[in-house]
This record gives sequence, structure tokens and C-alpha cells, in this order.
Amino acid sequence: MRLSQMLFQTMRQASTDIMLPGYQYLQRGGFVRSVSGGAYVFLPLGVQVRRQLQRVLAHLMEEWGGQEIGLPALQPLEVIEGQAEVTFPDWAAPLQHAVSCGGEGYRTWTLPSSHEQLMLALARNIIQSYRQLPVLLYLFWQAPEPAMRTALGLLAGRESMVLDAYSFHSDEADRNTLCQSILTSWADLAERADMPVHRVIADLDDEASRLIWPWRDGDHSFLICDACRWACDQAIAPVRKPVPPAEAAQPLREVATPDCKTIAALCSWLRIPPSRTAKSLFLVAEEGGAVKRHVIAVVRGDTELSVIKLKRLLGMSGLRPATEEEIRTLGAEPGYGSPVGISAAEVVVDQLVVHSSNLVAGANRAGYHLLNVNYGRDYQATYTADIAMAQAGDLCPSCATPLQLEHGIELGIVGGLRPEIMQAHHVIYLDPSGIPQPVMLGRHRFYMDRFIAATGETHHDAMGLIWPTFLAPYDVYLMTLGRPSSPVSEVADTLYTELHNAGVRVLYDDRDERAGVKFYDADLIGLPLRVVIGERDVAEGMVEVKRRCSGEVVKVAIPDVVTWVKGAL
RNA sequence: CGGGGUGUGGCGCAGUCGGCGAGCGCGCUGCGUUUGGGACGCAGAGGUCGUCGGUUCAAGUCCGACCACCCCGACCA
Repeated sequence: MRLSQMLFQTMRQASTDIMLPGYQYLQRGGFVRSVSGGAYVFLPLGVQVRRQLQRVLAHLMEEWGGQEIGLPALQPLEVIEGQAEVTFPDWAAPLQHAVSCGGEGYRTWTLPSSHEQLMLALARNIIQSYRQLPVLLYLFWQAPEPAMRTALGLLAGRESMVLDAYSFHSDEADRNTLCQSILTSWADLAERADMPVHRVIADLDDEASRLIWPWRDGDHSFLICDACRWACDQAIAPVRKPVPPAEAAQPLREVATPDCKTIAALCSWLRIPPSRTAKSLFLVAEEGGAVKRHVIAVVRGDTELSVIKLKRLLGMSGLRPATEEEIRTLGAEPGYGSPVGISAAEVVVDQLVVHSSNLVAGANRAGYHLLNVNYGRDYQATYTADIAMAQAGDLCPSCATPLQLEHGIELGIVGGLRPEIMQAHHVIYLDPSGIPQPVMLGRHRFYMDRFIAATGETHHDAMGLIWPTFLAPYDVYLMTLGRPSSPVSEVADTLYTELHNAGVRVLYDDRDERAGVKFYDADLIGLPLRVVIGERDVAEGMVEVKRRCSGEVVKVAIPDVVTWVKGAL
């Protein structure tokens, strides 16, 4: 590619909306441009980076026998109904009512962030026999990301180019093996880019795992064990704390607690630790805007509720805090609530509360709490379960070492759907004995734009980006010095052709610019090699080659350049 | 959710005690001089001053609402 032909412009100063060095270089170098919070234009140079990554990912997919397919971005509302049930637990619901096409007033089109429901329908139609399994389908597309944080730039954009893959298997073990293999190959890819990554459990039931790039400001929280490397999403990690010493149940007693509407206030008033309190959360489960169930979730005061755990337990996707009126309707008192004496709601009690005696809980009377509240004696539960959020310092489920809380950016996720769901959607095949069996579905996603952005944050210096070779938009920055008409141009033109014919991807800076401009741009863009054709060297039959990563500069005889470059990449 | 800040050509900013033609740097166009680490001169193009409403003879400037983005905080029952 000749730079003079390319839509390309570098900037001395990038937009200051997000102060991340890698992101700034991506903008300054003419890779991407921000449209408005969370939406990005990929300029030709940025598209080349995407293309490199896409090539590698497609190659991996083909190695597993994958076949590329094309899927629609817009889907009718009826197709994606129930989507929440089949996406990963923390994925946002599809963007409802995104589009309604004129002339079809009765039909609402949506822009869902994945294609699970569609793939189930496809599998139902196409897969009938065990002979067709396994199948791996994949596609690249720009997926909407409702749960974005624009402050992270490309690391969490409103949409991201992704690789989505769906695999269909006859048995679960086969599927799980592929999931892990895919995740391993992605982890290897990150390693090739010198990026540390963790494999983090995303779902204990579905064998889902994420690829997380640890980064202090990341929006994904996970717990990791330094001893055995077990790692899990914070929202679903099983809580394991030291069991409190057993105590004899003391008599229930009401105590005045003025202005103690929060656990913190209550604890300082009574001079007790939060672990001696029970926190009651009043929630409402809704479906289609209609109130379905009132739920009181009880967790110990030193923990927080994991909404995801509770949603899964209840099988409800819509759960919101109750309003004060709704709380009073149940006979409880906001700020002083507890399930004691309340009968009109389902009660879900966290396991820790079950095993903790003589806790302080709300008296359902403004300004009063109850001392020595004990589960079983003073109130009952519809369910008891682990519904609390795990915290740093909790014990590793596999080796009991205290866990660390870390943050990161999710680069990929693999997982499956439970057989019951496949049954429910009638996605079945006939096994060799003619018996209907549920098809096992695996779904896998790799966030390409985040990966590119993370690489940018990881690989740069004071002058600009430093791409790993496999991701670099081009291999070589070939540039001339002096006037375009002078003899160096002939040498450069020849080298450009020779390198190109040798399969080297060359970005040829043939612009009529001063040397300094070209040098600065070369450093900013960060291609692995820079080849400089200057009058002085050419007179001696040489050109100068520089490695971007090390800064090493060598002179190479013109006839040897192609060989040298190929060896250096 | 709370607090603070910002919004003016493609990018970075100034202008904000209301008052002639809305400016500067970078970038862009043309001509000339330059040419091994972001050159210089001259001449140009380019702006609904976030949106809507209000006050006024007069609003980028004052008032109100809204929107968007950034930073910090906290986050709860």
C-alpha cells in the first residue's frame, strides 16, 4: 500500500475524551476515530489490524473444522423472545424495539447482541441425525454491547467486532472439550501478543469460562487463588467463609435503634460487627412489566447480594428493588425490614445466615431492630442457598487459600447450554439406535476490538505503538528520504515491488514529506520493521532497517533486503 | 445514585463584567523557498458557538430546562 493513496492522517494531539495511552495512539495514528461516546470508526489502517486478527481467528476455527456462516443482525422480536434464558448469565437482554420497519407496523425488529435463539431455530430445522454432528459454525460481525462503559474507550465500546462461534455436539463431554480447546487457543493467541490472561469460570453449571486480561481499571471483577490459580467471576463464585462458632440461641428481643437505616449505622449504634447482622433485601420479580413475585433476600450484613445468583435460583430474569410502598404493603418497614412476621413474600435466605446464630435484623417497625434472630426459629425460608457475593479474603473452594479480587477486561467467553434447555426448544437428533437425544450447543465469543485495544495499551512507548507481528496492519514501513524524483525513489519502488512479491505486507511512505514527519509517523504507527531509503546509503548500495520493538538499526545491502526482512519477521 | 467539570471549524484550545466582521495553534487547499527526526513565507477554504426555551435594542457571553461526555465519590436495602 502506498501511503500517498491511503486515507491516512496522523494527529499530534488526539481527542482528550479518554486518557488511555494506547487508545490515544490508536486515534493519533489514524487507526480509529471516535464518533461519540462508545461508537468508533475504523479507518483503513485500523481495519487492517482487524483483518490480521480475523485471519488468525478464522484459521483457528478452520482447524477445529469450523465453517463460516452469515447471520442477520436484525431479527423479528418473536425470534428473540426468551433470549435472556439462553444467553450467558450476565449478558444484557437484547435491545428491544430497536427498529420498527415502516409498512410492517405490527412487527417489531430488534438488534440482539447474539444469535443463540436463532441458532436453536436453525439447529431444529437442520440437524436431525447423529451423522451430522459435530458441527462448528462461526461468523464475524459487529455485536451491540448494551452493557458498555464508554470511559474505557475501545476496551468496552457500544459495539465490538466479534468472532461468534456455535458448535453442535452429540454429547456434553465432546462439547466441553471443544470449549476448553477453543479457550486454550485464544489464550495462546494472547500469549503471542505478550498479554497475560486468566481463564475465569463464568458459569458453574454450563462449564462456561472467560478469557480475562487483568487490568486495574477493567470492568470485570473476578476472584483468583494465588495458590492453585482457580479463578471465578465474582458474581457467581461460591462463598466460602470460616464457619462461625455455634452459639446457643438467645431469646428474641426488640431494641430501639433510631436512625439506623443502614447496616453501617446499625453496627456503630449497637457496636457490633456487620457479620452479626442479617440484611433483608426487598425485591420484586417482574415479567412483561407485571409484578409476579415478592421476594425477600436475606444475606449477612458483611456480604452483598449477588443478583445473578438469585435470578438463577428463582428462574427470573427481571428483578428490581421494591419501592417503599411495596415494602409497606407487605407489612414491613423500609430500613427496618426483615422476614420476621412477614408472610406475603417468598423468602430466600443465604447459607451464611442459616449457619449464623443470634443476628440483628429489622423489627419491621420504624426505629427498632430485633436482637438474637435465628433462622428456623424466628422465620422460615422458601429457599436457602448461596446467594451472597464472594469477596476478597473468602476461601478458595479448591484449596482454601484466601482469594484475591482482581479486575480485568473480558476478551472471550466459551460455554454451553444445559441439555434441559435444548430439550425444551426441541433441538434433538436421532442417535445410532434411533432414540431422540438433545443436541448439545456450545457458544463461543472473542472480542476482537477489545483485544486490539488491549494490545495497544500493552505495547507502546513514548513515540507510539509497537505491534506484535501477527497483529500489525503491515509488516514493513518503507520510506524514502529526500525528493520523490531523486534516485532513492527508484530503489524504493523496486524494493516495494520485490517485498510485496515476496509476500511481505509493505506500507510504502511515498509522500512528499520531510524526513522528520515520516520518522515520527513510522514510530507512531508501530510496524515491526522500518526500511529507510536515503541518498547517502543508496550511494553505498545500502538501506537502513530498524526494528520497532528494540530500536536496533542495521545497514543492509540492497540485494539482501528481501531475505533479511523475511528472516526478521 | 450523589458531587464536580466540560461542550466554540477535522483535532487541541482562547473568547464568557452582553456590543462592530467569532479568534489562535495543529491539520487542510494553492504558490514559492526548503528536504536524514514533526520546515518557512504569502494567499485561501472551513463554524447551526451541545439542544430547546427565556431575558434584552442586542446573547458564544445572562437565566432555565434538557442532552452528551469526562473526573471523583459512593453504592444500598
